[in-house]
Amino acid sequence: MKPSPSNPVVLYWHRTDLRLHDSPALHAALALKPAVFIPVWTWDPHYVYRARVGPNRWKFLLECQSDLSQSYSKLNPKQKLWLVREAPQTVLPKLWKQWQVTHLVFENDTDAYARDRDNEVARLAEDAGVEVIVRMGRNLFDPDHLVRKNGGKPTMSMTQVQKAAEKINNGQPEKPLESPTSIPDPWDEGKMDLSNLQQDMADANLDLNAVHRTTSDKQYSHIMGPQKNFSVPTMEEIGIDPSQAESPHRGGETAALNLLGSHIQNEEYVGTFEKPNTSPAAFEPQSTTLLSPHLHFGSLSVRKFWWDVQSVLEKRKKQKKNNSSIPTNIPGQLLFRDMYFAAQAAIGHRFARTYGNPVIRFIDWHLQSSDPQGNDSENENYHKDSDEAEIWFQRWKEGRTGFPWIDALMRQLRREGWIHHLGRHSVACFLTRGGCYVSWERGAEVFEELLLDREFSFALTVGIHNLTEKPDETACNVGNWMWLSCTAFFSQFYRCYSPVAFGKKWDPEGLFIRHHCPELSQFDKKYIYEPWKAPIADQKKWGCRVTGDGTDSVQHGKVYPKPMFDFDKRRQICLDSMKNAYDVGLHGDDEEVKSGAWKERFGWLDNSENQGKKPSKRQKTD
DNA sequence: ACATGTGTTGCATAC
DNA sequence: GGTATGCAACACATG
Repeated sequence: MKPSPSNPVVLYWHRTDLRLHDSPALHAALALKPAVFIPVWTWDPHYVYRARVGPNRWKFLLECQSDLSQSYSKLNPKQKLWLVREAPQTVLPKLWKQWQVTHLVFENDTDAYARDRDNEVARLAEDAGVEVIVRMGRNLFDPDHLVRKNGGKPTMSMTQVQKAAEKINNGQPEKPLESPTSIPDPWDEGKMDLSNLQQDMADANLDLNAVHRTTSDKQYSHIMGPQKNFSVPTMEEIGIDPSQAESPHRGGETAALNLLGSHIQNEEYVGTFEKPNTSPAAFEPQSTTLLSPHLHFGSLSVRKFWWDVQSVLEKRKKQKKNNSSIPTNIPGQLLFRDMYFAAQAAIGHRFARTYGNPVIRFIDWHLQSSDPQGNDSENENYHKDSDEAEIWFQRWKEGRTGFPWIDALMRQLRREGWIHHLGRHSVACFLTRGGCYVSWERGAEVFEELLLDREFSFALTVGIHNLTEKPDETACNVGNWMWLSCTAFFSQFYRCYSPVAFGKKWDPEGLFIRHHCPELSQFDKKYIYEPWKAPIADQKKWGCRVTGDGTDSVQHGKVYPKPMFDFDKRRQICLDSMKNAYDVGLHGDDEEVKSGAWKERFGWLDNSENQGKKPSKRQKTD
């Protein structure tokens, strides 16, 4: 067979679409009636080394890849997902040549990094005479389209999203497409072999994920993988001990569709779902759908989710049953996802950081990210302006703040890769405006590493040699952090979550705390949210002393740390500081922020640690 | 221009 | 135990 317009050789590039159902790009690829069809995944070493990815996230991704590969094999025993170990910018041109590719097809990705990457790939394809076909498939509505219908501006409120969506198709997303029932062959085995190719690699010394590896990363030993068969890597091959990935949440399209199906059967749940009325303390079973990781990895189509839910809502409507409504119902949750995507699509790289970000309020946080222009010391990605705040941040990250509600949530995050939305509110508020006064960027990085469902991001800007750029953290994760820290999207900073009262409202017995902080399991419910108040005699009786900062190894029996600060005092300091920062009224793209002159406006002296402590009254400037 | 109502999800207190 | 309020008060949408 000779490749030609009538015999197309189609390379399908899977990225954020690890599924066969409802993929407009895959549909377009198969509509070409390929003589040869090769679905690939490019394991970009720059991403592997530079994106923060914890063990649970790796495992979930591998499960998605395995499931997709098996689905291809079921439709055509000669087929699978062909995994290539190299950056797309270098390996795709080699593949086009080797496999005589006529068409490259992929799903559109409006993330800032992805845009740069895809523009570069499209340029290379044009040079090579390969036709590129791109389709929107990741969102309810094309984020760029939403932005255009929002007057070219980032979508900063739900009202704006709804109005823009109304102008696209009366607010109706496209209906989902069926999975293909047959898949064409790849080349025969000999032609698929890439043994003659040189592998371009990244510098493994820049591996941010080395901390998670127990052995060396072996998956890059060959461009076709360690087995030289394009296989999905094992956890062992990427150097991570599988016992470190304890999450009960399973990846893959099959798992996603099963989970969606089981929720859809529960019509009462789907019809009456109201996010603020779902418990952040519920476990076994959890109170929300757990489908967000599948949206994140593309193992579930958001339009399939939307329309399956709509069918339930319509049925209930006919039965004269009450449904909950936007924004608290399930479709509302999906629209928030599109809101963050479209906001990022309008703003680009600046959306994921403070410096230069036009939509973000500037707050004088502790531990702010270093200026990307390099005004700070070069080896730190954030400014350690306060030893105290750095300690608070580490204790928060490791789940040893001494506030059981916060610690239980942070331990759940690390262990399971997922916490309930309101739990995320609690820990995010606590780290930023309602406790530590630490920059939201620090929290977003921790979530990026540990959450299964923060939206996909890649490590570098265009040009695979530029490894100094801060990784993008992308839309939903950074958007929610801005929301909770009251720097964008939301501003009512006087609504402050208590690490004691909020959890108690949902779980007065403290079952959630007992589950994730087992050293406290015997405490009476009177003290479970405030164990430092329990009398010493009771602490002894219940087998756990409240002492130290959580770093002490086992003393005499079990210990739980003392609270790292007086919350009520910190709350007042944070409120005053937020008020002051709002009065100063700077935004991320103001010249004073970029130049560092903001320090003067906030009354900072060199080397002072007074922010978040003694706010000075400032006059409004405009 | 300006006032008014609303905004995915606060807390403590009072009845 | 639900519901209203003060807290000290922002940003957006709409008339």
